[in-house]
Amino acid sequence: MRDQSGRFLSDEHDHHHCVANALEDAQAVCSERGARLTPVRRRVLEIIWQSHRPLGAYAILDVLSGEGHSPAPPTVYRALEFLLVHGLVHRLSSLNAFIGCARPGHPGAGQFLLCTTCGTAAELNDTAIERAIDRSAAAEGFTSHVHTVEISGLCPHCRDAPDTEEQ
Amino acid sequence: MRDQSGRFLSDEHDHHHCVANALEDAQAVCSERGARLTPVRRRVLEIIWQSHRPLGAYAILDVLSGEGHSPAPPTVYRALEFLLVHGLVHRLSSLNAFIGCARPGHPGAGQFLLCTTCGTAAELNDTAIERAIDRSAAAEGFTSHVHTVEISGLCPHCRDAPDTEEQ
DNA sequence: AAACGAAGCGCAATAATATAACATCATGAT
DNA sequence: ATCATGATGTTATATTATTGCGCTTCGTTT
Repeated sequence: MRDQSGRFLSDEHDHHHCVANALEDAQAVCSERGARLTPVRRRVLEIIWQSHRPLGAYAILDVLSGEGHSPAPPTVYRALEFLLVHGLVHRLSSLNAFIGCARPGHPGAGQFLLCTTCGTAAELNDTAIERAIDRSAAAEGFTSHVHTVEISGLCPHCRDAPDTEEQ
Repeated sequence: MRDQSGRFLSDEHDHHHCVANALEDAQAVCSERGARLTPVRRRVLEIIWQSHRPLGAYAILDVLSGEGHSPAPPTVYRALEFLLVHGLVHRLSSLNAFIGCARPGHPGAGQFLLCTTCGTAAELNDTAIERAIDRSAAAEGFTSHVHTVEISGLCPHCRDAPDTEEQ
């Protein structure tokens, strides 16, 4: 099993722990900034972290719908925008999906390894990639702001067990 | 002015020339592979190359609609899929838009510089970026297949003339 | 405490992007 | 000429995302 931050985890207990940590970190980031981590926003973030894979907005909506609320799409998209702006989640544009940010509140968008077999995603923050991109952009006279780096392929688990679709 | 391949062009004449070249290249690639560059596919590719910016599927549809055909979305999406498969166009997932491929038929997806001010896109094929990504993925035990690298920022022209929205 | 302004959310409608399913037509091989 | 295949037309629908409006909540000011 692999969590969203690119490290390996041993079991579900660790996963719960990591979700709890993410929520604490998020709360800390918001407090620092005077941003309000309201119940909806918090719950959306939690749903995202509880998933082992990137989640689409409507998948999040489905989870919420099973909880009495049944909010409309704008509610989820607004929560997601808040979380994006404050660096608490990433949007994977090649999947139209969202994933928890491994380094809440830190600058830089990171790079993502997306397994096409099991659907899991791992976040990297590789300065060599960043530098190569910035150098190349600068050589073209281009001032780069946002990097979208999404790498599709096979994660170690699926490479070794090609017939398995679940991790 | 800047064309889609990352080089600078001096005027409209050069642009027409470059569109014509792209169509010739596409025809050559298709002939080699026994693929059929039908009128719709050819026209869609031409529309994409005629634009100085990435075009959405429905923008292409609008152009076609002004020409007597008025095809439905699947026609355009099927043409685009053909062009993608044969390496004649790229899809920019951060924009949901399509752009002509600077190196028709060559492997590799390239990297894209997307100007947020004027909307133009330039394609790079920088082996240093590719290598940095492959190295980093391999270090995680990940087998990379497709790289999506899209860099948003300011092109040289817009950086020097911040108030202009058109190139 | 009352009034105010801003931010957050509920809700309805709709926009924008993309695909499924099936019918028809064109092409090239035999 | 026939046939199999691939390409396109057509209708409908799925999926993703946003707009606009009004009500509520929260924190601040008076």
